[in-house]
Order: sequence, then structure tokens, then C-alpha cells
Amino acid sequence: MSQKKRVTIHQVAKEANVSRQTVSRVINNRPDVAPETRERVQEVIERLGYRPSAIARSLIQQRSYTIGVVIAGLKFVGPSRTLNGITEMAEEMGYGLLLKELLGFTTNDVDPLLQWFLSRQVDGIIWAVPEVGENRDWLQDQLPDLSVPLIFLTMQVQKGLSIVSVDNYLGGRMATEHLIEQGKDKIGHISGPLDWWEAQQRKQGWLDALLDANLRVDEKFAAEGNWSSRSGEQAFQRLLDDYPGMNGVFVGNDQMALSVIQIACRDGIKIPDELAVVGFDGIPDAAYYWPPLTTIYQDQYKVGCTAVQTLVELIEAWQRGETDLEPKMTIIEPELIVRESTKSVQPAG
Amino acid sequence: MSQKKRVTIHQVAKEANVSRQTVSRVINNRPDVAPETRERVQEVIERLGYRPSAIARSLIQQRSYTIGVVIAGLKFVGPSRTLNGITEMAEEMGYGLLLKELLGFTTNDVDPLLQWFLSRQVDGIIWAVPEVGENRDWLQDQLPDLSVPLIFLTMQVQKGLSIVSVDNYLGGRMATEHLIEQGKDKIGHISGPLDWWEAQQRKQGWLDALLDANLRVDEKFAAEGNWSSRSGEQAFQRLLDDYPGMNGVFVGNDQMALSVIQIACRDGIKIPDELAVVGFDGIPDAAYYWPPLTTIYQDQYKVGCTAVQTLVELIEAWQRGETDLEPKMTIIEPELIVRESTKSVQPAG
DNA sequence: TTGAAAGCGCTAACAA
DNA sequence: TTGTTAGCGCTTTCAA
Repeated sequence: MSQKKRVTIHQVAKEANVSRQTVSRVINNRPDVAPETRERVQEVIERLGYRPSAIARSLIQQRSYTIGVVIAGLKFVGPSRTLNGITEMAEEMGYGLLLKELLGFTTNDVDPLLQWFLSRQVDGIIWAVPEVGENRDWLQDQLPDLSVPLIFLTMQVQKGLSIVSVDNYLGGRMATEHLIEQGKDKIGHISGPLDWWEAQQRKQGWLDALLDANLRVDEKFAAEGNWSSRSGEQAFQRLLDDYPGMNGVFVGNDQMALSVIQIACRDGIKIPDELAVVGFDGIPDAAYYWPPLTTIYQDQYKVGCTAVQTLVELIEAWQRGETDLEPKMTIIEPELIVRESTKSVQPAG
Repeated sequence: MSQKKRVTIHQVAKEANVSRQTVSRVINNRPDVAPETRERVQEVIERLGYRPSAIARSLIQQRSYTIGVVIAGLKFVGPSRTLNGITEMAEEMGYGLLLKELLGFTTNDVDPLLQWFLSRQVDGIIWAVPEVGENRDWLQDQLPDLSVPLIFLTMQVQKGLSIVSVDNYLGGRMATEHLIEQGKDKIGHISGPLDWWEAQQRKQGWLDALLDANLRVDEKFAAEGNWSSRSGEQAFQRLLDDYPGMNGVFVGNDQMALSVIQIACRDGIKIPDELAVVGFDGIPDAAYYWPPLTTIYQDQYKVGCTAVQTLVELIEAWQRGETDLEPKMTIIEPELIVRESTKSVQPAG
């Protein structure tokens, strides 16, 4: 590693006996350069190891081909898969990524963050923080004077906003209806924390499915966890006490479902005959739980990809000067994956 | 959202009746400004909503207070926890993050990546890609003319490089010795892909622990997986065939251990009495497998934190003009977490 | 304590 | 096809 001085366009120009402009034309592949000039300049560029400064370009072009990403809960599986989709699609579309992680989920103090991105000339921002509690309240104040397009992940559809979400309500319904189809009629629910929009939606789906099937519903048939396996354990214990005869349970995520299965295993509750279990998320591990877990798969990777694609469209339009952008919404449908936690394996043929 | 023009230092200066210089002094908190001037300028800054352009600053200061992060395998638990550590520590130390994800693990075509970061004036780079196969070969060519400090994660210690790694060899030994202490004497191993440095190290730890204990060792006692639960399943099947009487197994990661447990559960092999199982990684779920999984915990979050701290030290020194930096190495020790997959639960007191 | 001049590395707009 | 001029938004240097 050495402290070499940057090679600038100026040095290339001098060395090749042309103006900086001409060098600029070469590196930007403009047509209006004589072939022999181009070649000479190219040669000097190679020889000197010249690389244009993206910073200087950003300054003059007032854009950086960079997207700001705000994320939260990177230590969980979901957000990191979303980020995975974001990185891959951004790469494909020729954008770089500036990343910031929020420490909590519920902050409304987003102005410094936004300013930080803007001062770095990001062309757009992906708000990859799920809607929790009042953590969208800042929208009213801050959004109006934001000078780049913004896209939100995992939140309630809202007029004027570009959003990519999974249909959690549908997922909740699918899970519950599947249990009903298996002949279960006493179906409990372990939800995520109910200040989370996703948790609310899934629970509502469960509720409506029960109502539609004319099954008995009671607030005591639902317990609240915090997504962690540990909390799932506690919630399940409560449900076992409060809902005697429960023969099916829809659990808000796979991690909590894992501990449900564990306890059932430990206590000798037969899955799926005595108790059928459906999870949510579709993490790869779920196929290797014992018994393998039926779950609602949500494609978080796709959420990330779609966010980038959509945002880039918005950015392009914005850069073209279209100031009144039509917001774009995408709702991704989840998918039911049936495994042995709800359906006994067929006897081998 | 509106296409408002940026407020510049120039406008603030004009409005406050001072030079741009003075405004610059105010926003940088320089002492040499008269209190009343400072106040007047501050007021104008607030009123106009002026935010300095980090881009312009980076251009003139030749640094950006930004760190470039190269990562791979974001969809796996490990890398995303490392990234989590990186984001939090970077935030704390006042640095931003430019993120790139590598598609594969074994590429040596890193020049474009490096140039991309350098053209954006990153102050340093974190290479958060584990050592796999020959994917460090580029070091010889590229490293010499890199103009910023670089730190590597998860690789063999190498002269002249700054590195943060977990002691995988030690982890392998700890796992195996723990099994031996439980009275197991026929201990198999399911490794990760053996072109991974981490997988090699863990396996070597297993081997050496067996040799030290004078236990029989044979290449057939080890099977190779690819970290996925599915591959663990296959590897375990092979081991069951090839190593009759095996009563302990050290599995290269928790995901593969999960399927080992699952198959054992399914086939009626009693854990831990007939077969004791140790995993590696210490993912939170492992506590909720059935039976709960004994595992070697590696603190990937800490790896990320340490990487940032160390890199920032290097950056500071570098910026001070110290061109011959002493490389810094950190080896993090893993930790044995004992659960019921190796040790029968005590009868309740 | 303040300001003027120069310039970071590049490109847009125009002229030649 | 090429070059000149101006300037993106800021800080450094030096002089006042």
C-alpha cells in the first residue's frame, strides 16, 4: 500500500496532448472523437492507470448513481434477505448503495438520516424499515421537502407513497384456511408484536378466516410474542392453558413455530394429529424442523429486487425532470408450503 | 416531493452578508468567528435549511468518512450478523458505508470493485468475504498499489495483512474434546466445503483432538457438506453407512446439525445417549432444536465491530501521513455452549 | 476576525 | 472534431 497521488484528467490530457474535454469525451464514450485521438488517449489512460473520480462527477452532475438504503434488524433473517435482493438488483442496474441501519424500529427522528443521504447526493432512497407503531409519523413533516424519490418496504398502502409489501393478511388467511381444510376446528394464533403492521395483518387474516368458516373466535385464542423463539415458547404455554382442545395453531413466524414444535415434541403432543402447526416466512431451516414445518413463504429477496427496480424507474423519471411522479405499489403474494406439521406423510407406496 | 434547488454556502453567505469562508468556519465549528457573526450565520442556515454537501467536501478533502464494505453470502446468517456489527460500529465512529455484494465466493476479479470504491473516495475497505479456494490470489497483484487501508475478515493470518478472524481450529478442538469428555470414542465429522478455510480449520481441530486422545481416525469418518441443511442430511447418511458404531458427531455448522438431529429423531436414534451432536455457529434457533443443540458459538457481530474499529485506527494513522502501517490482527475465541444434544438433562430436583 | 483567490476533478455549453 | 470557459460546492492558504 502506498500513498500515491491520484492521476487526474488533467495529467492524462497533458500527456496525450489534448484538452481535458477530449479526455472526458473518451472516458464517457462520446462519439465525437477522432479514432486516432481516442486511441492515443486510451493508451495514456492505461499507461497512467487513470480512473475518473466518481465524486467529482457526482458534484457536477448533481447525481451519484447511488441509492441510500435504510434498514433495521439486520440480525434477523428477513431484513438481510431483503438487503440481499437490494444489493443484487442494484448491482445489475448499475447503482451503488449507501447503507444505514436504524438501531430501533420505532424512531421518528429520521431527519439527520435523510440529510446525511442527501448531502451525499443519493439519487433515491429505499426505506427498508417495517411499519411499527407510529414510525411513519415523520412522513407528514419530512416527506414534502424531500428532493429525491423514496420507496417504502413493508407497510400499509398509503396514498402518494411508493411501496413494496407482502400481502400478510392473505398469508394469515391462507395459513388458517389450510388448517381448517385439514379438519381442524380449534385454531389458535401466536402473533408477532401487535404494534407491527405485519403482525396485525397476519392476525386479522387468521380472525377473518375463522369467522368466514363459522368457527368460534375469542381473544383468548391468540397470544402475542415478539418474533423470538423464546417468546414463542411462552405464548404457546399460555395458549395451552387458555385454549383446551386446541388442535391447530397458526404461528406468526417460523422461529416461534420452532419452539412450539419443540415443546409439543417434549410434551408428547402429536403433530399434526393432535396439533397442526403453520408458520410464516419460509426460512430454509423450516424444512428440517421435526416434523418439517408447513409455512407461508414470503419472498423477501424479491421485495428487495422489486424495490430497486421500481425506485430506479422513479429516479429515471425524476432525472428527466418529471416532477410529479406517479407512486408505484407492488403487493407480493405469499405462498403456502405444506409439510408434515399439518399433513401426515403418505405411507410409502 | 419537490425538485427544489440545493441551498449552497454561497447563498447563505450572501444572505448573512459575510464571505463563504466565514460560513464555512461556522459549519465546521472553527473558533475564529465572532460570536455575533456566528449567530447571524447560524440563523440564516436554519432559515434557509442549508446542509453542507458531503460530496463537495470529499472532493476537496480527498476523503469521505466512508468505508467500503465487500461482502458475500448475505442470505446466510453469518455474513449478515457481521454486517450488523459493521453498521453499528461505523455509525458509532462517524463513518458511512458503501456496500457491495460479491455474487460468488471465489472470484479474483476484484479490480473493478476496488476501483469503484476508490473513485468514490472511501477512506478504507473491509473485505468481509471468507477465504475460499484461491480467492485471495489477487492480493499479490492488486494490494501493492492500493491507496487506502484494507482489513480482511475470516482468513488465514498472513504477513502484512490486517485481519479479524475467529479461531476455527480451536472451535473444532473444543467441540471434539467436549464429545470425548462425554465418553464418546467414535466421533465423526461433517465438514463444510473443504475449499473454505473455516471448514478446513474446524476439521483439523477435530482431527487433532482425536489424535491427542489416541482415538482412531480415518478419512471415512468425515463427510463433506456445503453448509446447507440438505447437504448435512446427505453427509449424515453417508456417515451412518461408513462409520458403524459412531456415537458422537461434530457438525461444521448448526444448519447441517439441524438435519442430523432431524434424521436421528426420525430414525429413532437417541440423542445424546446413542449419538451426541455438536454444531458450530451458535445461531439463536439452535437452542430450540429438539433436542437443543450443543454448539460452538462464534461472535460474528463482534467480528464486524472489531473490523471497523481496527480499520478506523488504520485510517486515522494513514490520514496523518503514516505511510508504513503496522498490520493489526485479531483472533476471536469461540465459545462452547452445552445443551442437551450432548448431555442428558439433569432430572428435575 | 474576516475575506479574496485558488483549486479539488470533472463536465456542460459554447465557440472554433 | 477539438478546445475554451465557466462552474458544481466546498476548503485551504494567505493576506488584510
